[in-house]
Amino acid sequence: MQANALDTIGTFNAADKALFEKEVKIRHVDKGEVLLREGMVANSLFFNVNGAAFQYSLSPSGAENITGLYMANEWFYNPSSLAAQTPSHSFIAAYVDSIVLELSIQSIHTLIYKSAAFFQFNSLIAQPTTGAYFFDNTLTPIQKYAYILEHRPALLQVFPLKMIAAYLKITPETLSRVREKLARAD
Amino acid sequence: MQANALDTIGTFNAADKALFEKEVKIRHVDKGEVLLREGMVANSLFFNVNGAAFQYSLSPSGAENITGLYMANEWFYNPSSLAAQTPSHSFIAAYVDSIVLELSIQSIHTLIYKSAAFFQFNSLIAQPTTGAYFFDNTLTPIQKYAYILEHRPALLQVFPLKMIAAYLKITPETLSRVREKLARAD
DNA sequence: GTGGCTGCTTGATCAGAATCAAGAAATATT
DNA sequence: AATATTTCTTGATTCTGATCAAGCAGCCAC
Repeated sequence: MQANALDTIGTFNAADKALFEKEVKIRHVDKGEVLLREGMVANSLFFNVNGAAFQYSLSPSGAENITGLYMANEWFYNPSSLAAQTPSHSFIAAYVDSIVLELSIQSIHTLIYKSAAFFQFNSLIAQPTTGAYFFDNTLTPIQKYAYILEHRPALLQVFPLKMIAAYLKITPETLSRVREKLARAD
Repeated sequence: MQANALDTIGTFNAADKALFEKEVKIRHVDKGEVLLREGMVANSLFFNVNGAAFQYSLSPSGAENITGLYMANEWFYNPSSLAAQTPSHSFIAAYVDSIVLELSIQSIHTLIYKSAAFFQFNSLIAQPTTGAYFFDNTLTPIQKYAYILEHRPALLQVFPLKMIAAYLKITPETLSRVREKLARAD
């Protein structure tokens, strides 16, 4: 299962994969378990082997602001906290019981030291996590939902529409109407 | 002038600065000159010594979509093209005659090889360029403009309001009304 | 089962920003 | 200097999505 995680990043040979398996930790996390807490400095990347996880921040009013929804075979982490080593503004938690891989920064440094192939992690760390920044304010609610249907339909099997709506920065009412409209159009 | 560029990234000793000065190229660019063209793979970071630059992409309809405005003493580049070594979707051009420093990826690798201090460039590359991602769709036009007034007022001295509006993803009419409203409030 | 909670839908209203339109001011060109 | 072009402002209208409100369905606990 660890090989999957590497395959999503680039090409690695058998020796690299063996090095990786020695560094990575396999964690069984319970529904609701927190992997990164607001105020902590992110020290690891995570890879979702199976299950589901989500990232969110709390607004002053206490509302959950969802910034990421993660399915199987996706890496997830807080890029800004990790890269700049500053306290996280967000939480990352498992949404259902999950198996995740955890790879610390120290491990990445060790891996890069042992094999140049692991430089490929730089481009992973440099990129915003899955889909999160696709949703700038130029997209309409229909386009946002169409993007989910097109690229990440599995989200709809796992997360309630309420959370999808929060992730897309639209209200549940608007999402409901968008779905009705698209269903009618088919 | 090269030292300024390093100071914005972290702490470097005299030997590091000397190494840096040997790698960096000083370029005099004319108004309108293109530093990165759509379709090319970004190979350099730029630092604006003086002048002004901007980043933009062309939508299918041909409209200019401004994604970055850069002033003196700011680094600018295309993070996604640079990190992933994929073709750029955007252009970077000088807005006025400018002096910029250019630092290639190869130079960064050379510098890192010669001094561990240059690892600090990783966190620069990993971060979205100045202010660009502050404008997610949770901010109102007033908040967006207030952010500019607070953090980057110099933009207003150099770029026409039309471009500021495009950068903020609002119409020029809305920007004009926001300015009128804030001026009245003072 | 009944009651209560949560998630989802549907309707009515409201507000904010885009669009459409015109004119004024500033800048560039000749 | 005169004209042309671009930028900025102001007004009227429209439209999209948020908000407010109510009702329904599914699910859990008791």
